[in-house]
Amino acid sequence: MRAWVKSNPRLNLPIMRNRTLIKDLAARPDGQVTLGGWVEKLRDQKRIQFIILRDESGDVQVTYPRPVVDEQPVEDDALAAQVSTLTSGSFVWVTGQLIHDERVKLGGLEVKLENLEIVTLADPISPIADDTSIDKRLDWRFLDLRRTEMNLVFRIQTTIEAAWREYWLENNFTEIHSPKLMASASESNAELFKLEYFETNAYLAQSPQFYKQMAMMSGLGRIFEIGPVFRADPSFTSRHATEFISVDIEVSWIDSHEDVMAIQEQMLHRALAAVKEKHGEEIQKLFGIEVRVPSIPFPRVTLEDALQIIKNRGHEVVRGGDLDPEGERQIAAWAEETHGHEFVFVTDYPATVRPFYHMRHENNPALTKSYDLIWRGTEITTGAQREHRLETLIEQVKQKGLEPEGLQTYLDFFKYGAPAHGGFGMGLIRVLMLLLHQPNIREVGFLFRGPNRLEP
RNA sequence: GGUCCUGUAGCGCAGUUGGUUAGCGCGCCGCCCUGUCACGGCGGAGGUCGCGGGUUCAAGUCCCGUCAGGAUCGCCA
Repeated sequence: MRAWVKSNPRLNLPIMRNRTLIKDLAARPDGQVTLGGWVEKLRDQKRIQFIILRDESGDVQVTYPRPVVDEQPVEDDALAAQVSTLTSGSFVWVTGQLIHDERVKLGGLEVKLENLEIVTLADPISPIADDTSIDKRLDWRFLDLRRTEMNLVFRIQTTIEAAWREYWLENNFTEIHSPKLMASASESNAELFKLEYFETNAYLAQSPQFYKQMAMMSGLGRIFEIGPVFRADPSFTSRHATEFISVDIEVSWIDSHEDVMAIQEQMLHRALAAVKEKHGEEIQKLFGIEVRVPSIPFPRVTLEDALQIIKNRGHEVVRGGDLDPEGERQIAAWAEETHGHEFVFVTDYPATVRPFYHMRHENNPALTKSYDLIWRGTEITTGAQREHRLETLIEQVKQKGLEPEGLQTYLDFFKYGAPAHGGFGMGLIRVLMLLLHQPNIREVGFLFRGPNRLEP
């Protein structure tokens, strides 16, 4: 750290102008304050003007009683005229006297206007409203995100990621940033984005899978990455995107996928506890939702048992060896009813529906040491122990009908010694969607990317 | 990609068996209003009915195509 920062802690965060956040007004004594924000609403009356001012932290009423002469409001008052020009959305600086006043329904306080600086006026006709459909709101996402609940979404996301990072740091994880440009596929060829790369072609990474395994052979022990992944999947559902943020970990020296699951449930417990403590009241107020902190361990069920349970509940999964969406909802309902739990690990998927790098059970090579984590009926994670023995790995590559030559770079990782390891990838946006009971990932992502959505 | 549904004013919607000048709410603009707080009152502007073709004397309405969106399935995180 540079010496001048150390010797002058005030310089740690550069503050241009003394701006009070609206949420901090309640705790302040009466007196002069300066606020910066945008006009949410103007009530321009003959004798008094009210501005509902909003900033990233909240709303406050700014009041300007027009000056009076002979019991009549002065007609050519400059400040009043300035207020009258304001439109919804305009960004302004406001200086005035903070007054705590029980009459005011909005927080029991108001600011008596003394000075108004209009930074920029907004077009008075907004292209969207709170009840506009999601697709149109995405066109104008920057306006949509001004809503208080949207602001909360990103503070929650920050809290979740911070809780995970705290957990990782406590447990000696190392952060990696794997490349997103690749020469070949990391999962399947089907959903790869191909792009021109000088004289050749490159592909956008569908997953950090190969690189986080490489980190294990690099001796890093425990790693995490929070980064974008890309799927050229023409998928039109409420829970798919072509670009999304994946939360990935990979850990060496595990005994089985159970160790990976134990890490993941601790992470989710930590994150949801932090969210409840920090934002529980606001979430209750703005979303009407009680945040439930999950108990550990999460319920576990093998896929085979899950299929039977689902069948007993009246739904037959016809798909070979995997759960369908209704099956996921059914097993989640079962977990809630029998364990009082929103989460459920489904384990031991058949090798036929898992990628070649998942390790098989020693006593039953038809099944993998893998799991999916389902939260209230939606899959948020796939995890597994990886196959780290080169000969077995090559054998599994061949069984999948793949050419080992095409995976040479990856297979080379295993030639010079490899620890037992495993990990998972978790969709951050799905976690947020499910936490806030939203019907669609588009509601809680900063900007959505889908087959027909590249703007803004 | 399959199936189903939707597309009418800036936004959300209504529009009858096809029929004369396409309505409602919110927003916007103007005037009025002694503290509003979902402020209120009066007045006003605003429409290529997604696009193209067809049937018909006549299409927002029926048919075909197309584009866009939503739900769902497939696939996944």
